[in-house]
Parts: sequence; structure tokens; C-alpha cells
Amino acid sequence: MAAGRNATIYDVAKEAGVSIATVSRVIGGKTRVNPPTLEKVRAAIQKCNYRPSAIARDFNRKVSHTLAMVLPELTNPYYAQIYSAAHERAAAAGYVLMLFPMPSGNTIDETLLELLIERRIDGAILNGEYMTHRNTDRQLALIKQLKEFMPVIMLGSAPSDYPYGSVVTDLYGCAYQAVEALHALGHSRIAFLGAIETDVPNSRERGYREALGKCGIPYKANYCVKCEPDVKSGETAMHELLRSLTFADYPTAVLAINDPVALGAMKALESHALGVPSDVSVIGCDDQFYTAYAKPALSSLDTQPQKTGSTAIDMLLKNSDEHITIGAKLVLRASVSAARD
Amino acid sequence: MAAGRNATIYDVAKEAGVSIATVSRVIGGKTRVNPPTLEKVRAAIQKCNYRPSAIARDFNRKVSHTLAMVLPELTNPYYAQIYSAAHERAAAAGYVLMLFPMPSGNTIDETLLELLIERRIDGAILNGEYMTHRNTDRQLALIKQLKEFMPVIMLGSAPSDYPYGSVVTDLYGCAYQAVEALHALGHSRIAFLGAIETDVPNSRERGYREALGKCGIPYKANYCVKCEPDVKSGETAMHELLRSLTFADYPTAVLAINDPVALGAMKALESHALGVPSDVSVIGCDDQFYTAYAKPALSSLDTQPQKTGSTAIDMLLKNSDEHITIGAKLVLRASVSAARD
DNA sequence: CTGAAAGCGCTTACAG
DNA sequence: CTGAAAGCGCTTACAG
Repeated sequence: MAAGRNATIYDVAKEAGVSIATVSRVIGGKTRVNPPTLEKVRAAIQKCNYRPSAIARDFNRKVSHTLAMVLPELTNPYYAQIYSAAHERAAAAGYVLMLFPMPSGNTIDETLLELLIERRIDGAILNGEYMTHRNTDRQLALIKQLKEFMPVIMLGSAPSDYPYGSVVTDLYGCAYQAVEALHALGHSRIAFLGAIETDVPNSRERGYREALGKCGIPYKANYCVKCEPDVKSGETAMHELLRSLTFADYPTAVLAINDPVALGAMKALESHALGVPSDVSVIGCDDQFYTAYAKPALSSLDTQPQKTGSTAIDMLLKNSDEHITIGAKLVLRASVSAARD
Repeated sequence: MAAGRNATIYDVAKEAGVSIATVSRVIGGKTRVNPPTLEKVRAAIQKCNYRPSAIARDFNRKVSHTLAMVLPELTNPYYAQIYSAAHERAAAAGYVLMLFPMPSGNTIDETLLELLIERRIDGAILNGEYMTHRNTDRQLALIKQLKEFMPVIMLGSAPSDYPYGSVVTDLYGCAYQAVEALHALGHSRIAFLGAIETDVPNSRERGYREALGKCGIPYKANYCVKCEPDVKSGETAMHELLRSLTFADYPTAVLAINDPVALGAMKALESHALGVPSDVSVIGCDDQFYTAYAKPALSSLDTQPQKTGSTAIDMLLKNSDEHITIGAKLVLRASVSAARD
């Protein structure tokens, strides 16, 4: 390349003795170019070590070929799986998928919006798992604002009356089928560690409650402990739960919001000399690879992160306003057994 | 905004009754603008719902404010941690960090280079952990080519004579201190599951061999099994190892290339009715959060991914050609005990 | 402090 | 099939 700067289309044109329009046509590859001219231009491109500027091209075409995914914690393998699948699908469609961290508090804000808009992102996927149940009105207003600039898809979870496109995990179904399975094994004192979202239709808590109802098990509020989605919180929540109950009321099964919380809960149970599954059965969520290697192997729900990620990209690219629910499959392992009594 | 398109600086200028230069100055915020003019322009920006185009700005300034990180598998929480820390550091410096998947085969290729160059990326971080020991000359040639367009930093691992900037994990030290610790506990039949890279100075295998030497333990090639960095491979490798040995020669300790491999090895040991640590001690690498929740809790090496990630960004931004080594710390847990004999 | 004008590196009608 | 020219939305010397 020319010293100090990248070669441009002008350098190539001069070198080849043609106009920049012709060089552009060669790069584009869409239009017919006379073979001898083509060769001259190709040689000039080689000689100049020329690479077209995607920035200039995008600027001209008024697109960025860039999509965005906004996630809370990439360190969580569950999100990493979603992102990976989405990235791959986006790449296949000629887009790059950029990652933006969710602002602290897990709610979107103006700063994030400005970043997305100024970058002229072609579409954004927002993870709503820990977001949409806080400050819903304000969040919706911000999303509406964002929608004026680009397609937006909500991911993982969305408010019940969310008016735009969404691809959500069947959180309700996760909890529902777990409770049903536990009931079939004779459990009736089933605890729940997770978000308490009584008014959200597609929530684990509602699935938990309604499944209890269907199984004829009375709902007890003190079996539900609010819990953030990490190991430490799981451990703390489990301790809290046991402390609040008499031994006779100890649960015989625990449903956790995700796998780390389940691991934390198992640790707490162990420190209380409670055996898993002999005393308490445990079910996590997301079926991360390490669950199979926990002792006892942790039961979990396969929430299909890959499918979630690639579906979100598909919907984004067709600017869909559909609501899609991704089902989950219960995977039973050694951490679950029949209740003793 | 004007129907059908985003407002531009021209719309705002017309609305405010000033020139586009003045609007630009207001946006930039660097130059003094007469307070009344400032107000007029601000009002016009509001009214037009105007957001400056970062694409146009970058295009004009000939920068992208974008850095790239090329990683093999984001699904591995170890890489996710590196990326997270790097992303944060980049954001603090006003850059966006884009993720690019390593091409299959874990070696960089022309297609990847073109993507980076055409996007006018301001700097690239390449993960060399599984890359630099394959096809080294070709890889180096490609990197040299890339270096003509942007700063490049090699991450995780680099060839011994790598001429450019690198921030690498002390893989040698990882293995070395693990072997030393095991030897101190009376182990002498120590197996190694990982990459066999006899000629690479900063490799686990060399650390393993040299530590054995220092401890007066003869090196046996059949205690080393080549192994990819995932659970399945770990399990297979462990099975292979045991199959190839007589019972009397079974190792009393195993060093694994990372935590998933260690988990796989533990599973294989279990299926051979070998206890951990009663029969065989196991050490993983990277100290992922779930290691503490394995049964028995897995010993590992904390390789400081956060520090690795943020250091790489720092070096990239100052276009450094230094070589930096990030040390690792052995974390002993229940999976390691003294040798029986 | 403000405006007119050139330029960043491309694409794409429009003529020829 | 090819070239001249306008334009994408900004920034930034240069005058005034």
C-alpha cells in the first residue's frame, strides 16, 4: 500500500488507467466488465494491495451490516451459547453481530440507545430475562423510541402485552413440567428459588404455582425465595429457606432458576447434612454441560439456547413482530428421585 | 425524524437557521459556540430527533473506533471471561470490541484478514492458544500482512520467537507448579492430558517434563495423551490412557489441559472404579466457577482471564510489541490428596 | 464565533 | 462496456 495510508479506489483507477467507476464495478462483481479491463484492474488491485473500505461502502449505502445483541452477562455460558448461535446465523446472512453489555441494573437506558442509533445498527436483539419485569413502562417507551430507528427483537422473556417481536423461553413451561414430574415422584413440599413475578404470565413462578394447583398441592409463599441467578445467591437463598422452616416442613424438592443456583442450593443442603436426592431432589435450568458432571448429576431443563439465538436473528432480519416461544425439555439425572414418604 | 429517513446535520442546520459547521461544532462539544446559538441548535436537534451518524463521523476521521477479538469458542467460559474484561476495558477507552470467530481448524486465514481489514478495524487481538503451533510459518506470514494495516496482539499463547506483541498465559508455569505440588504430596506416576508440543518453550507439556526432571521423576511418554480441550475428549483420553497401562502402572495423579478435560477424566476414572482422590488426584486448569461444585471439588489453576483480557486491550491501544506473561495460581481442592504409597 | 467549501472513499443513475 | 458527476453525512482548515 502507499506509505502512510491505505490505497483507495483512486489509486487503483490511476494504476489501471480506468475510472473509479470501473474499479467499483470490479469490486462489486455484479456488473459485467470487459475481460481485458477486468484483468488490468485486478492486477492494479494486487499491486496496490488494495482492500475496499467497508466503512465507506456502508456509509454510501446507508447500512451498517451490523446487528447488535444486548446481554447481561456473557460469562454465563447460557448467554454465550445464544450469542454463538446468533452470531453464526448473522454471519451466514452477511451481517456482523456486535455484543453490547446490558447497563447495570439490567435495564436499557438512553446511553445504550444512543450507542445503537449512532452506530446505525441494522437491528437489535435485547435480552429481557432480567429486564422487562422492572420499570416496565419506561423500558417499553425506550424500546418504542429505538424501534423508530431499527428492528428490535426481545429475547428470553418479555412482558405479557409486549407489542413487538419476541422470542422467549417457555419459562412457565419449565417450572410447570418440573413440578409435574416431581409430583409424579411423590413430592409435595416443593421449593422455588428464583424471581418472584406473580403478575407475569410466562414466568417460572406462575408455572410453579399453577402446576401445584393442578397437582392439588397447596401453594405456600414461604417455599418461594427470591434469588439472583448466580451460585452465591443460590446458596444464600437455600440457607434462608431452611432457616425459615421447621425441620418437618423442609422441602423434599427444590426448583432453581438456573444451574448455578441449583449448584449453590446443593452446597447449602450439604452443609445442612441433607442428602441429594435422598432428602431433597434438585432441578436446575438451562442444562449446562457441567450439570452432568456434578455429584449427584444435576437434573435440568434444556432451554435450547442455540435455537433461541438463531431464531432471534431470523426474526430481526425480517423485522417480525411475531411472538415465538421456545419450548424446554426436562432432563432428569441423579439429583432427582422419588420422595421417601 | 423526517419520514422514511434519519435526520441529518443538514436538517438540523436548516431548522436552527445556522450552517452545518455550527451544528457539527455543537455535536462535537470541543469548540466554543455562542450560548444563544448553542440553544437554538440544541432545540433543533431535539425537534428533529437527530442523532449523529457514527458511520459518517468515522468515515470522515478514517477510524472505526472498533477493535476485534478473534476467539475459538466463546461457549468456553474461560474465553468469555477474557472477552468480557477486554470489552469493558475497550469501552472505557471509547472503543467497541467486536468478536470474530476463529475459522475452523483454529488457524487464521485470508478470509478473516479481509474481514478485519475491510472493516478498517483499529486493532486486532488474536487468540493463539490452539493456533500458533499449527502451520506456524503461514500463520506468521498472515499476521505480518495484517500488521501492515493495524496493531495486532497475540493472546493466550504465542510461538517462542513471535516477533510482535503478545500477552500469554504462563502455561509452562501452570504445569510446572502442578507437578511440583503433586510431587510434594508423594506422587510420581503423574499423567498429562493435553496438547503435545515438545518444541514449544511456553507449553504445558514442557513445564510438565521439566518439573518431572527437577523432581527426579523419569519422564514416560506413555503417560502423555494428546487431548482436545473439551469434556468428551478428556473422558476418551483418560480411557485410552488406562487401557494402555497395566494396573500397577496406573497414574496416581492426572494433569488436565483445562477444567472440562479434568471433569471428563474424573468421569472415566469413576467408570473404572478408581476413586478421586483416593486412587488418583486430578488437577484441571482455568479454575472455572463450577470446579468448586464438582464432587470432589476440582483442583485447578487460576489463569486470570480478566487480567489477560484487559492487558491485551492496553497493549493494543499503545501498539505494543512487548511480550507479557500472565502468571497462574494453583488452587488445591478435594480432588488432590497425598499419594497412598 | 460562524460560514463556505473541500474532502473522507465509495456507489450509482445517467450519458455515451 | 465505460466515464463524468453527484451524493452518502459528517469534519475541519480557512477566511471573515
